[in-house]
Formats: sequence, structure tokens, C-alpha cells
Amino acid sequence: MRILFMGTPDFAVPSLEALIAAGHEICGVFTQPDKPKNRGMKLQAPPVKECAITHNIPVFQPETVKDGRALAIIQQLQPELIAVAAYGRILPVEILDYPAYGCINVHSSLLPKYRGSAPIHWAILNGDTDSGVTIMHMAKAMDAGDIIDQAVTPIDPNETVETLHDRLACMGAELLVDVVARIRTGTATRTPQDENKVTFAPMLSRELSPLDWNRPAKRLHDQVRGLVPWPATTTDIIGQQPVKVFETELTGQTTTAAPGTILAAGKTGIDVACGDGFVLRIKQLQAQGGKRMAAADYLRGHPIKL
RNA sequence: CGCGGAGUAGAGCAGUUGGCAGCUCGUCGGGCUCAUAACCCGGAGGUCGCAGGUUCAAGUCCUGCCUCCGCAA
Repeated sequence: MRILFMGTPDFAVPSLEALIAAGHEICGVFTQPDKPKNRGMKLQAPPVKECAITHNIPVFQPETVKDGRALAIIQQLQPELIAVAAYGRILPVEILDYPAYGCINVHSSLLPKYRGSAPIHWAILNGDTDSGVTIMHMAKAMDAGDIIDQAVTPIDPNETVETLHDRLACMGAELLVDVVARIRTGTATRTPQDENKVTFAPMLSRELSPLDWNRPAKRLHDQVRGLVPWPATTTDIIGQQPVKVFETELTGQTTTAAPGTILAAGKTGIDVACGDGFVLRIKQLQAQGGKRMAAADYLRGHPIKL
């Protein structure tokens, strides 16, 4: 099938590669413009662009898709289908309506749960035990289109956004190829979303970072797992300056110490009392100006007196 | 030229007004113990990121470069 692909970050790359591998004709790739990023504000190409270039696929990076120029490009490319994965732009109806087979999207949640930009993070932040991917038709409202198919995966109680993200990206790619095949043969179904079950996964911000030790250990553990690698969690109970916490472990031990009390600091990590009386062990952290390291490594240069 | 921090033993850090390169952990050897992520004794391990410069003398001061990290996006 002649497909136009739209996507930007790492999450979208497996989908693009899967479509290519499945033998589809990718007539073009839309991705966000290179942006000044990181130290030195150097221009950085989105991962999808890198991927498209290595496959010699024409790349388009319009500043906006809402003026007529994007549509004009699409009309020239004449895709039968537009496949979108984390493109980061809202498509106007003229574009949604253009391809004969419509526009479909890979979304990293089990819609209608977690519409929005950070579904993977919120699934973990909320302590969900399941997640998944949805392929749906695109509608005017964000992530509100009819569902074509979904795939479920359990969330391990200790896994992080990083591993779930990668897994969902692969699952999404696989399901996307599957759905495209069904669309071609006319066997794809579409199921409207239950509007009563809609929830949203808003963008993350650094305001979510501080760890409140008055909260239960499990909730703090979820917070840590759900915010790596960015914005990560922070605490000021270690050292002079706040440190970022990247990995924790529920020890299952209990304590009567006040929340936020450091109970132990050694080779296994830093044990902290939480609001529900359980102990949370910090295993990996990052001090200001330093790099991410095991708590034990940190302690060698920054001993904690109990 | 967005702002700022940092490169010193395998790891994490300290190193004052330039004056013998240190600490904790690990590692190796030995000892103690029913036992250890325990304790005691001993040892090895450094081109102080790279290249120049100043100096009797540079980890330390000056210049350039490389790499890493935080903020901000």
C-alpha cells in the first residue's frame, strides 16, 4: 500500500521500520522540524527523520500542517493511507479526509484510557497493572477516533517507563502492520470509544518530581518508575542539594520512624521511611552536576551519618 | 556563540596561600569468627582528561582543545 508516515520520536521508529519491512511503499515521511536541543542549542534531527533518511524516503518537516502547504504536499504524494505515530501535531480535517483509507494512529495506551501525550508515564504513575497499544482511526478530537484494534501487555511492578515504552513501540509497530493488512483486505473493524471511560494523560512537568515521603512507599515507587528518565523524581533528604532519584525498590520492611527518615545507607542502597510505615530503598540517584549512579557509589564520596 | 558544573587509583570523592597525591569502598595477601554486606593487620594499584605556557617547583596559576553532566528548550 502507498502510505505516508508521520512521526517524530523514538517511539515512532519501529512503526516506520515495520511498514517498510512489510513491503509497503512509503511515499514520504512527515516529522517535526529539527529543533535546537540540549547543551549548546544545537539543531537535532528527530529519530524518525534519521530513520527515513537511511531508507531514502523523502522527509517533510513543515512548521505547521494547518496552512494549505502540507495538504498540497500530501496531494502530490497521493498516499492511500496516512499512518501516524507520535507526530506531535494535530492534523486538520482536510488532511484526515484526504487518503482513501483514511488516517490511522498508533497510541500507547488502551484507549479510551489515557488520551493525550504521556500515556505510558501515567499508566505507571497510577500503578496500573496493564497497558497496551491502540490503533485507531483519527478524528478531529485528539485520540478520540474509532478503535481498530488493541494489544495488551502487563506492567511489571518494577519496570519503568523506559522498558514499557520500548515494548509498546514494538507492539504498536507489529499491530500497525497487521491493521494495515486488514484495511487493505477490507476486514478491519472500527469500534467507537466509550466516552464515559475517557481519561487523559497530560504532559509531564518538573512539578511532578519532588518525592513526598508522607505518601505510601508503593506510590513513591510508582512515581520514580513513571518519571524516568525525565523529569525524574527529586528529594532533598540526601546531601545539601536535592538529588534526582532514578530507581527504588520496595523492601517490604516496616518502620515506625518519621516519613523521610534515612534508616540505612550502605551497599544495597539508601533506605527511607515512608508515610505508610513501609521502607523504600533508593538504588540509583544523581547528584547535581554528576551522573546517574548506584546509591552505593554515591555514598562512597558522600557518606551519610545516621 | 543560551546559562552553569565537572574530569585525580577499578568506583565515588577530597586536595588550603603553588611545596613528598589523600579518603571511603572495591581488589590482593594474612588473621579472627559457627557465621558475615562484620571486624583486625598488611600490600598492590595514579601520565591528576589532552596539548602548550608561567615557575626553582603546577593536581593547584594562564591559554587552547577533547569528553561528560545540570539548567534551559
